[in-house]
Amino acid sequence: MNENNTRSRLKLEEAKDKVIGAISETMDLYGVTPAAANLYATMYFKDQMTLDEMREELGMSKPSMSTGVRKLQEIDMVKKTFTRGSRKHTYAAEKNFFRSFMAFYCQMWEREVKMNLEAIEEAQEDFINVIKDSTSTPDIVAEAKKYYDQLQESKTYYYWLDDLVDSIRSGKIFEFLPKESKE
Amino acid sequence: MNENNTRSRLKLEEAKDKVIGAISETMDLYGVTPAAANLYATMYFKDQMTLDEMREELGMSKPSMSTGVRKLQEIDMVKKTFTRGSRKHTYAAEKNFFRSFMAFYCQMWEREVKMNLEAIEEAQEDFINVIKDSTSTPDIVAEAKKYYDQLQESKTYYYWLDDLVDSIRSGKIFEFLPKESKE
DNA sequence: AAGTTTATTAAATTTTTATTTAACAATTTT
DNA sequence: AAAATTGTTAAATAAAAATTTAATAAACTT
Repeated sequence: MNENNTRSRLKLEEAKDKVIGAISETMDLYGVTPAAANLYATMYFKDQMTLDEMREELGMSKPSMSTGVRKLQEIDMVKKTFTRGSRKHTYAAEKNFFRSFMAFYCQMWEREVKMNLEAIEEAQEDFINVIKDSTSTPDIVAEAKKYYDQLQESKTYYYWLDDLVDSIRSGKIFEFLPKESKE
Repeated sequence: MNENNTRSRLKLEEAKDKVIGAISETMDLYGVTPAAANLYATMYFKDQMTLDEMREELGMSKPSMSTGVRKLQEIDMVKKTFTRGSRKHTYAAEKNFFRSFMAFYCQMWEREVKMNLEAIEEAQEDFINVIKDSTSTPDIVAEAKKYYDQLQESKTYYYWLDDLVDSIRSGKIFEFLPKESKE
């Protein structure tokens, strides 16, 4: 490898690092640790990696890679791959951002809808009981009604969010917003 | 206030707390601190609050409320309100979740699109230079081409995300996904 | 303008979270 | 089956973040 090769190689690595840095930085917002974010961004430019390769590339410990990979698997941004002939596990980054988007947000929103709707349903029942309770004073009844209505109104949002998840999961959203439009 | 009032009042507060707990818990995922999440959820059941009322209600320090409120204002989930006759500042929670959703995700996605597209454009230029560089070895050129194409492919996603933001900001998305559909 | 109330900033502390080292368990090859 | 390699769990350490106390600045009232 001559001196010029080295220069080109350096330029190449530098270019990759720009993208790795940007992905890494924006992934912080996705609730993953800096190590996991960095790991994903690094894997984005590799076909597949073993835990040892990750450790070497990032200069971090193996358990850190292990937990990072697991977290990334949980949000479907990394998949385990099968490589015959090697006893080391191999992993590959999901490189299709549409799929990452889908997996991450659908999972997150479904959790939000489920948790909040459950709490809302329970609370609304409680409010009804307070309203029906003949010993409740008028001002308490009025308050209960107010909150009941406020929650009822909010349910519209959660139903909508649930519809959004469905349309993303089914791919229907791309009929409305095509993948190719601007250039 | 008699004993029965107290019972109804307790039921009422209990019901509110169920919702406050759920909102609070799911908001952790939105990158706000537990204190800020709790604060928002508490404010959700109030018309408006002063910093001192917040401190009293949550049993936390005033600077904690101050920073919490500011963080919530940044993501448009709390607005400052004007209350004549009071020298204390008053704040109100955004109770329309559609608006919160819009403000939060659009802001987040726009930042992601901007940062990553900038890095990608720069990196692609670098890859082109490596490809055009006559001193680059064939395998380095091949690598540069591969990465260039991978990034080009990913731009489709960022353009789409940008379109999604536009359709949310403009309200066009509600033509495709109406606010009222299920019951 | 001085005094009082309120909000914010700064520094310090506490708490939480991430990461590492070390031990263990599981798997595979010989 | 034994030895060796790999991956994961547990405990300990290190780093980061949230929260509080204390101090400062700003705004309003008298």
